[in-house]
Amino acid sequence: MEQTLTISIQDYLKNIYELTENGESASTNALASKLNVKPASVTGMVQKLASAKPALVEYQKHQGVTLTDDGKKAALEVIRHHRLLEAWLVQTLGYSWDEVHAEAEKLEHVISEDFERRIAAAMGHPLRDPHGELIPTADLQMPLDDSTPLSSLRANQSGTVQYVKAADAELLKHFETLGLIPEAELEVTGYSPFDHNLTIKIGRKSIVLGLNITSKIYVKES
Amino acid sequence: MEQTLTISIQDYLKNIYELTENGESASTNALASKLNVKPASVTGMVQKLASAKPALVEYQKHQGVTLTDDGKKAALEVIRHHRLLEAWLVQTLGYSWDEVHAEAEKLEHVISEDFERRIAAAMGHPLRDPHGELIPTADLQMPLDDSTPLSSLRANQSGTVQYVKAADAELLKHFETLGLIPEAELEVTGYSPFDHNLTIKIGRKSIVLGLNITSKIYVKES
DNA sequence: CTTTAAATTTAGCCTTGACTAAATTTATTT
DNA sequence: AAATAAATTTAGTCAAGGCTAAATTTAAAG
Ligand SMILES: [Mn+2]
Ligand SMILES: [Mn+2]
Ligand SMILES: [Mn+2]
Ligand SMILES: [Mn+2]
Repeated sequence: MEQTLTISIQDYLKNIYELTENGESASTNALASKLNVKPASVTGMVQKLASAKPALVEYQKHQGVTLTDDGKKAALEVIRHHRLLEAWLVQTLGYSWDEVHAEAEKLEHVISEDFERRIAAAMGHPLRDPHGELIPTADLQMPLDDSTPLSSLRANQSGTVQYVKAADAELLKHFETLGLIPEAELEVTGYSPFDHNLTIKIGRKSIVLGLNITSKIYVKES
Repeated sequence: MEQTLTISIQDYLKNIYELTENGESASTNALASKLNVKPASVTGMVQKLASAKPALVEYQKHQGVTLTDDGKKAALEVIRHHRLLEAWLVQTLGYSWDEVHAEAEKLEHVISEDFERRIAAAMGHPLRDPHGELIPTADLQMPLDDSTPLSSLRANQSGTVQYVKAADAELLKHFETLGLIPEAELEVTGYSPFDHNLTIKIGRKSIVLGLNITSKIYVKES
């Protein structure tokens, strides 16, 4: 039942999961650019995943893909590996949060379930990875996310950073120098409707952030 | 220069290294059975490795293969990864020496050089893996091995176990129950020339071991 | 020196998962 | 509604790295 999926398939499923978290289906083009692969290749793979038994995705020509329950399970397994590994690399080998992603990206596909259990136990079953992202549980449920993008807050609203959604090392370093890390408290003091810039107060500083940033910072309003 | 070799190629090189440590060349059949692949597949791959630039193996039809300097470098890189990983898994995650091999076999191909450095440093640059096998140095030299197989000792010779050459979990567990682990001291008290059995005293026990075992235990005579 | 056996190589085929170029479908504009 | 643009799919290739079956080479025996 749990035959081992190829690394490519694992990556497709993980990326489909991420693109469909919002409820929409994942388009061929979006998947292609996320996977660094040509759209034609995506069509081919997606057709295969749809006709696999059991099917891993739901697919209608020109309508994009979504995950079946089996596909979602497989995706969450990879995501759990990835996030546990990130946490573990930071906690035991002193990686910084901008260095872990690439390493976890490769390890996620080859560790055993035993390895997964051991690092989870060694860290006391952490709930979040170094970026604050929720780690799927051992029985492959994604915990409820009670945060919203910072970009959805307006003047006088304040909150606590829950997680940052970014893999790029440079961007993560930038977030860090701004103090935009999990647990950070911030308050929105201004909003510019034309460019969607937000002015926020964080620590003793006041900074202006564009949508490119605010859409990647997830906060819990307080 | 250091293009990334495929996992298959890394495994071929590692296994060729192991088969040629004794100075002889590795035969197609031996390589095939070690890699769990058919002889025809080995021929194909070996031809490719020989005509790669730079060549990774030296190969003459029907004469078996040996590693070139480049091939040996690549093999030692994989072996260093493997053995450091085994040590790391035992020291930090509580794996037993019979569980580490399979995990290291997969991880060895995907960890970065940075990861390698970090675990080596975290362990204080260990010289041997959990089985006592020597770990190639960071600059990819294999340290000198001053041990001989237990099978080459005779009555009244004694020594200290340096390492055991085995990957099979059952065999390793058996070695452990016999006390045949690195650092163990033993003395040969008898030799049976017909079946090559050795009688050895280890701890307070006296046991008789067949060639299948004594050829896999490497000791330093004392 | 032949014959037989064992080892190795060759030839042809298969699966994965990419790619390019061409065809098609859907969406957007005029 | 027609034309253009954007997105997607189809068709045909390719490289890796396996496999089987057949051919060949080397080694062993009589
Ligand atoms: Mn990946
Ligand atoms: Mn993360
Ligand atoms: Mn391997
Ligand atoms: Mn070992």
